[in-house]
Amino acid sequence: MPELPEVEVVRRGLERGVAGRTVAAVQVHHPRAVRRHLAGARDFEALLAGRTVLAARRRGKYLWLPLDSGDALTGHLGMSGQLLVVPPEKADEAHLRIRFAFTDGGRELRFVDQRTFGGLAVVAGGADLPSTVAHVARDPLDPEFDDDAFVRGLRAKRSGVKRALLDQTLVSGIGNIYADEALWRARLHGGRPTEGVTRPQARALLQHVRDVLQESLEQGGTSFDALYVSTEGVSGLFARSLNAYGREGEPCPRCGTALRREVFMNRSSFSCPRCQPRPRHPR
DNA sequence: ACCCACCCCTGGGCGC
DNA sequence: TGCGCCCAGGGGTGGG
Repeated sequence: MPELPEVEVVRRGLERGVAGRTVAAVQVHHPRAVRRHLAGARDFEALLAGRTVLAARRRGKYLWLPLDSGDALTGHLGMSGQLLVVPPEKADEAHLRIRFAFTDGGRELRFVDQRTFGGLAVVAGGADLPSTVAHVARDPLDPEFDDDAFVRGLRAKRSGVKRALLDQTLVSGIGNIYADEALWRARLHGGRPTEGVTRPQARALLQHVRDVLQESLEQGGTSFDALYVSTEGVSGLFARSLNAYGREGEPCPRCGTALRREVFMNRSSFSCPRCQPRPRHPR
């Protein structure tokens, strides 16, 4: 569920709520939540007890907390993961997977995840850039993101534009919502072959991606329901600013044509039939 | 070296 | 009411 803006909201919450604090004890309530921690739940718990969280970092949709041990607690929220910072006396959430208590006795960190596509792991020596995150490209809000490399990389692909936007090794942080929103802004159909996208079109698309991610972040991200919330349990407001995503049959805000829904990569894509004509040979 | 289909889960909404 | 189906913001993996 969460894409870059939603994950960044969570990162900021972790920076405020957890950085500088020392873990007292960790309890894994569901093994699937630590399936990427190959040494198992007990090892995960033991590596975190007594460790101090130094910061909260993010690349794309991946989060990590550098620890004073030199390791990193890494995480991905998947489709439904939440990292909540809540008072210890608060009742357990229905899908509580991992609980972190701190030595100061203050608010706990809880990993809650209905669908269990998300998960956490401790990565050895990963404080700077965990090995499990290294395969992911920088995201468009990273100051070191290379725009020229993106344009080259996009045009070098033999794929469709939307597939390329969703491919986290070219540019990270974009999911189904923001891909559709950026394509709508760029007036490009997601099935457009990448090799046919001109350099100016690629540059403009990247700028639209950046704009929509930034605007959403300023609104606290997109929330359709209570599944996506900040560490404080607050929903974002950007859903009201979406132009295309989820708006099948509603008028295009630009030209008034009814927006369409297409199934693409086994998921929904929303676009304007007039502003974003389907290419002859979609990819 | 790519690229893509498939798989992993739970729960809400809908039609019958 | 209840059942079965479809759908949902994700990525890793293994095959072609």
